[in-house]
Amino acid sequence: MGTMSEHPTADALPEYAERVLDVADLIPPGRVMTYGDIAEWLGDGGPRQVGRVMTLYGGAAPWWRVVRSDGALLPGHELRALDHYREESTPLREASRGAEGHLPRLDMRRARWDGVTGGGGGAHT
DNA sequence: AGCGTGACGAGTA
DNA sequence: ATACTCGCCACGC
Repeated sequence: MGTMSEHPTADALPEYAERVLDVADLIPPGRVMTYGDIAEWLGDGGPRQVGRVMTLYGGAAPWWRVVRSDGALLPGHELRALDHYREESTPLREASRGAEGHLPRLDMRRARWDGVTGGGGGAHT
């Protein structure tokens, strides 16, 4: 950073992107957050804006933990994402019997992280 | 200015 | 279960 007349965006992410990535970085292994949840958590922007950030800067965060609300694997990275999920034991919903071409999807009911619980689990049944 | 596009989401058919 | 529509909003043409 040399002079004080440096360009603000020369080596820094846009502020919004930085906040999105910061939240993504908080998601514990084995859990996921949806684009919409992150937007709501930030209180700014919407799911499409979060998605845009992930498109541009997802490589700087655990991108596989930011998912669609329907639990679909990231198009174009399904196998890489699946590898991470199995590595982290993220809850998956196996495809129905016979559907071979279908990869599993995330079990959102169990994998969705609200940003509060630390994985304590237990609080149900 | 408009118009199409997208790592979205909810609703409807 | 899938397909389609509409609302959303930043970006690029």
